[in-house]
Amino acid sequence: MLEERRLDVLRAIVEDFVLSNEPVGSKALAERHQLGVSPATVRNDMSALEEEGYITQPHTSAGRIPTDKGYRLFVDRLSGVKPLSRAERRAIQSFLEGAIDLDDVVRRSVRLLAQLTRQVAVVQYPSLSCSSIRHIEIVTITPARLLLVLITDTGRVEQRVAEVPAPVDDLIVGELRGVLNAALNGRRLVDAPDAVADLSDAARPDLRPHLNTLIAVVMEALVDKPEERVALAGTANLTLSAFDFADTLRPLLEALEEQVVLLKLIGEVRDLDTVTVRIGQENSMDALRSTSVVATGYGRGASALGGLGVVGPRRMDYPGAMAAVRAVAKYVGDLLGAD
Amino acid sequence: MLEERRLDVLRAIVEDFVLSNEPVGSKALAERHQLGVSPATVRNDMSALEEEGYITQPHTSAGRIPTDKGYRLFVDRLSGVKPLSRAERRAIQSFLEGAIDLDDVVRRSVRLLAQLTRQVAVVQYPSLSCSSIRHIEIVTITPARLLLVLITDTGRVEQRVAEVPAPVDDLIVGELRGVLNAALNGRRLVDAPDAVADLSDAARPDLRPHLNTLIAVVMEALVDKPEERVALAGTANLTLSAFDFADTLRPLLEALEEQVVLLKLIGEVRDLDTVTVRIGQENSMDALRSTSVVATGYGRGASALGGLGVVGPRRMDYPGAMAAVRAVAKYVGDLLGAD
DNA sequence: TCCTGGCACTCCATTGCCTCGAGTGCCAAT
DNA sequence: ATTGGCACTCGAGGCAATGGAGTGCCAGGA
Repeated sequence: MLEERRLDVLRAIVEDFVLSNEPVGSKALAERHQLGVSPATVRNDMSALEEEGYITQPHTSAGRIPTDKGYRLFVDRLSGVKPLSRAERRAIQSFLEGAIDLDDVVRRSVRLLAQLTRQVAVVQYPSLSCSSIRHIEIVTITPARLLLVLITDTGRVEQRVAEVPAPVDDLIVGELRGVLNAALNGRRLVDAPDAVADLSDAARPDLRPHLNTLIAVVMEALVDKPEERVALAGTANLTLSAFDFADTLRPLLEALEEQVVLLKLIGEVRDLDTVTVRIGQENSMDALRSTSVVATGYGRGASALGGLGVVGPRRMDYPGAMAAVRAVAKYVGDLLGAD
Repeated sequence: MLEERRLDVLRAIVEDFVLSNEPVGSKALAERHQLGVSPATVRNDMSALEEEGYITQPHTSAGRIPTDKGYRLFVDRLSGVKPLSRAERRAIQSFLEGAIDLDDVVRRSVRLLAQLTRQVAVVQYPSLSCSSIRHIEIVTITPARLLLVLITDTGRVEQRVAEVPAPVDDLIVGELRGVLNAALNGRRLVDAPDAVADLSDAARPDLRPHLNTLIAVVMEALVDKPEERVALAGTANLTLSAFDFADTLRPLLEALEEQVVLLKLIGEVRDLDTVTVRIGQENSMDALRSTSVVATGYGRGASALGGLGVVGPRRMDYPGAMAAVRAVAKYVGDLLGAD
């Protein structure tokens, strides 16, 4: 009873504050939400909530705003995942199904997500380590310089230049291509090192030096530098939430331009089937301590191909954001998994 | 004499204003720059300059600030291109020479340019239409679905899925690959349509339907959708110049996220050997009317491979920006042209 | 035991007012 | 043509007064 209503009050505070961006007072609360009690009672509850650290007042004689802890409780226990409107579902579908290749899928998704949530959206390209090799192509640039092109089943293409120890003709190139493809086609990238480990020993002696070079290049491309990438969109939305600009916006923009930062972020929250919410101080990176992150993984089957999510002010429509993130992840996962 | 000093005054105003971001008055001007005349004289000159529209005052009893026309005159006649410091040259070189592939070159350049100028930097990927085809690869996904991979001499890779009319085996795929490569390798992309026009007529009858499909896909990839791309960096720098945020920053950020807008912008100013400066109202797009653009083309030989530049407040260090843009364009041009 | 109305108190935001000073324009003198 | 002097303008910043939203607390009622 008592507990029950207090939580109602907290929920009401969060919802109002998210909409208005202004500290919410007891009177307005009692009026706008049908709590069935008087402002004075609400005040008592608020007092208790503040005691427990769920809300705070910017200064005496102002209304209350939720703390990180308050948002956390709200997300965990007080809100579901707001279902998307029919129009939104349609938008997702029509927006994504025109995509022509991987790049296009990612770019469309990230813009879509930014639009749906009105936040900054982040979409990670499918991890190389989760993909399989579909084909390896070798192109001769000069007799001693070969271009290695690696095509994965998610549509990513990686390329590296390899300098082979001695000039090779097209015949040799063809054989090298054959050997590599025989060993690697269909393999998961994580398994690639094992697959090529003793490849060179088993090969024809005259191919070995070249093969060794190529294998080294492949390894470097795959293991040493996984070349993960992310796409970003909706930075303009940061100006919406009337951040205290100079102090917050700049470091945030800087952080968002760092691929490394984004990759770390996504890497921490790319569980499939779970939409992770990080609120304010819960974030591990300083630059994001004044923001919230709603993210999840996408992909088919057991392991995530990649992650995606949104970054915005703590004062965020969590149910809406979670719904959008989940929906987009599902579509993207289907699209890239099926391909 | 008279004319001469007036221009000195204008130059001094621009330089001071760029540094301080505050309207500059006659007294400070006469003191800081050795004009050898009294503030009163400077006032007369300023009055004349204002009459002619080169400077203006935000309100009575404030100092003067340059107008677009004033900046224009400054750029055209009053300033050279500030030479880069030794450290800056070194930075460019060491920053760019570690690049491993095209993507990396572009991403490094754009960040470099943003860092050097402390503005928003834009770098266009080499235009497909200016590149040549180095190799075409066909990979079987299923017997009736082929993946076409197109590799250009600038290192760009384009891919498309093609559905052929009937299942094909590896032998056929090999022949198709041979025919396409024979016809297209080494061709400029703009010449590709001519090169493949009657290709199918000359081919073996059983290959024709497949070939037709593939050619259609190639054409679509190259002509119909040139798939131009740009990279962006340094948006955080926008917060430096103390724009009046809410009104200016948001539409600007939105515009900068639009590939289309950026492509249009770069397309207009990608002359080789000329650093183009667009000041405020001179820009053709509304969102950029309150900014200045300094840009140029890069590439080797006659025609530009692409363009790059910076976007910033009108109150910009033009000589510095022009120098940085020119230098980076040169390096990028060499890197991509030589490859 | 819990809820409610009343009341005194706090403190921010707004407004109006004032002063200060940087900067201008003009004019007479050199 | 240049200069020094002078009156004028107008925004920025400081200060006090006001209003109002919101709180905390308490005594009375279900």
